[in-house]
Amino acid sequence: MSLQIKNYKQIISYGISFAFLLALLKWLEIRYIVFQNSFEIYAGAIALIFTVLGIWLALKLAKPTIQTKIIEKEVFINRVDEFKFNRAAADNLGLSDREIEVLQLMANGLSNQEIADKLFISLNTIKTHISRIFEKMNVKRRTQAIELAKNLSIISY
Amino acid sequence: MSLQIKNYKQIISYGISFAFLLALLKWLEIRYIVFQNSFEIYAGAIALIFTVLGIWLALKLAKPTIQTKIIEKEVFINRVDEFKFNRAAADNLGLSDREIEVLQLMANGLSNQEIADKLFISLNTIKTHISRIFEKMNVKRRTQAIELAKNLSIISY
DNA sequence: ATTCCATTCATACTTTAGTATGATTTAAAG
DNA sequence: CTTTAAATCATACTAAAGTATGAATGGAAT
Repeated sequence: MSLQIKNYKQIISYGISFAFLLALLKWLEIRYIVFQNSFEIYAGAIALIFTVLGIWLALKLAKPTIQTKIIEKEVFINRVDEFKFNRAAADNLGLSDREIEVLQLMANGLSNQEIADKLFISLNTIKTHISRIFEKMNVKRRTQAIELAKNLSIISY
Repeated sequence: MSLQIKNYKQIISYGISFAFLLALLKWLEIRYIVFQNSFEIYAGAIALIFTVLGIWLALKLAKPTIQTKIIEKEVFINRVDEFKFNRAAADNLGLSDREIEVLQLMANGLSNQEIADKLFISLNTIKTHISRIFEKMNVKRRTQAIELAKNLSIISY
């Protein structure tokens, strides 16, 4: 357990307080004869006062336990700008990489033939991919697939 | 600033330690004559010991000060429903209200038949509207129209 | 009043989209 | 080594989308 020092000004002020207390006790010793008969009372008083002082010092100087609290702040993004691919959603639907690729091109407004040309595969293959996509996404039309995929951030705008 | 007590067994053991220390000092007083000439040294020793004891007590018993550090984590949320209809863009393309209505339903994934049913007009009328929309927007497919319309904020997401 | 335009509808047609089924290849997983 | 899944392709079909053309209506502007 370590005492973390906050700053030297505080240390100095505590030192001064300490010295002052000692002086006060000395003064009391001279002025009154409280302890004339019982040295133990005087020692006890010192013990008590400095125990309290120690407690006070410790509480003042002890390093506070830092508790980190993370607050999630919602930041709304308007479309396109920053697109974060939601892999979880894609995986959840069981969409393959190729299917997502086709989905994106579909959403970009390409016809099946254009997608086929772009990916250097046959029109039939595109149709097969798209049928699988519809099955997995549980939709009936490409427009629905596009709508859903964008909502799930599977494809960008 | 409050001292939080952990349990009474500890308090008792600390009390015993306290008493033992006092006894030890008394014993030292008798055994050696360390303080014979200087009472101040003895008082200082007591002060020091009990300051340390106080500090130790405080650290043991005090409930640690919890300083909460708040970290704001930004959670990005794609899209908001904050949609501002871009009338200028729609007017620029010469799209009529009805056409924009059809466009929106198209983007929502409805088939021509479903749009017709929803608007209580015939499938043929929907086809006519859509052909006009494609002409005005200079596109060939509904997916392209949807893409463009969304980019121009003519329809919402 | 008449022109203009949005809206509606129809028929006939072409093109594209989507379904069903089966098959091959290849790479990863068991 | 064999099973599994992704990716590829084909044929044949149905359904939906999209085009072309023409037309009727009603409201707003000229």
